[in-house]
Amino acid sequence: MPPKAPNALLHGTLDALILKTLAGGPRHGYAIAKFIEDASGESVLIEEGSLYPALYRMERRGWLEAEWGESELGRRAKLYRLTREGRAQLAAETAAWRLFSAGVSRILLAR
Amino acid sequence: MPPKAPNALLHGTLDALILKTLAGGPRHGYAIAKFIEDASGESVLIEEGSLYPALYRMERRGWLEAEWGESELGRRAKLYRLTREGRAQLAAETAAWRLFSAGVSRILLAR
DNA sequence: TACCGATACCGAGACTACCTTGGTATTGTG
DNA sequence: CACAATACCAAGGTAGTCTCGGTATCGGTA
Repeated sequence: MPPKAPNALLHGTLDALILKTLAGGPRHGYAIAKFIEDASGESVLIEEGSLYPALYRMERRGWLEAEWGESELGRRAKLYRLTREGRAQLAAETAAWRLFSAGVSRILLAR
Repeated sequence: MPPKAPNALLHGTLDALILKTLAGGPRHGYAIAKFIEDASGESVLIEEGSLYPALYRMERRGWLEAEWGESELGRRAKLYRLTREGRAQLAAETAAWRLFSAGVSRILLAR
């Protein structure tokens, strides 16, 4: 079986998806990925090797803050929440996505 | 002036945009970039350092074929045209974009 | 005349970010 | 008792865009 092809489309949208997920309240990493996969109708899949580095990166940039706590199932889990900077970043990335995806669709989906 | 931030969103869509552009008939590299920028309402910008490597890559993969000719202005230019494989690739990438962008928008643009 | 922007191409190397693979540990289920 | 799901992490590979530099021609303008 050939290895699954890397999803190049995810590039640049993962951060925004995580930020948006956390805008609904604090969540731990595993739950963030599940939420995105579920809410996108499985059309966006998040590998753990993409997820955790993204979370560190965003925490380092001050968009997120983490603290150890418990998951809904009572397990040890690191809970992330949005900072003020994260909220601003989300707004910027959402606007960029809106523009960009409209431009791409205008070309790609034209008759 | 700070350097322009690399457009991570372009990742994975550039190939499809080029293929779609060439589906309208052969064009040279420079014209492909101008077409995409224009047709997207300047919301998608193509740097030459992205364009030409993409064209080589796609030619190497058999999606495009190139031959030297002349531009509309009578200048030396390399004209690219779609192969049968390129057409199939375009269909596949268009379907992938449709799915992916719908999934992302469903999350990102939700109230 | 001299310059500059647009047209048209190309190479080398940097950088970012996603993926693969492997690992830890606990809990629930067949 | 094996296995899937939950929850985290590290190291290294890879791919693709970007920056910066270069070549060359042409038209318009100061």
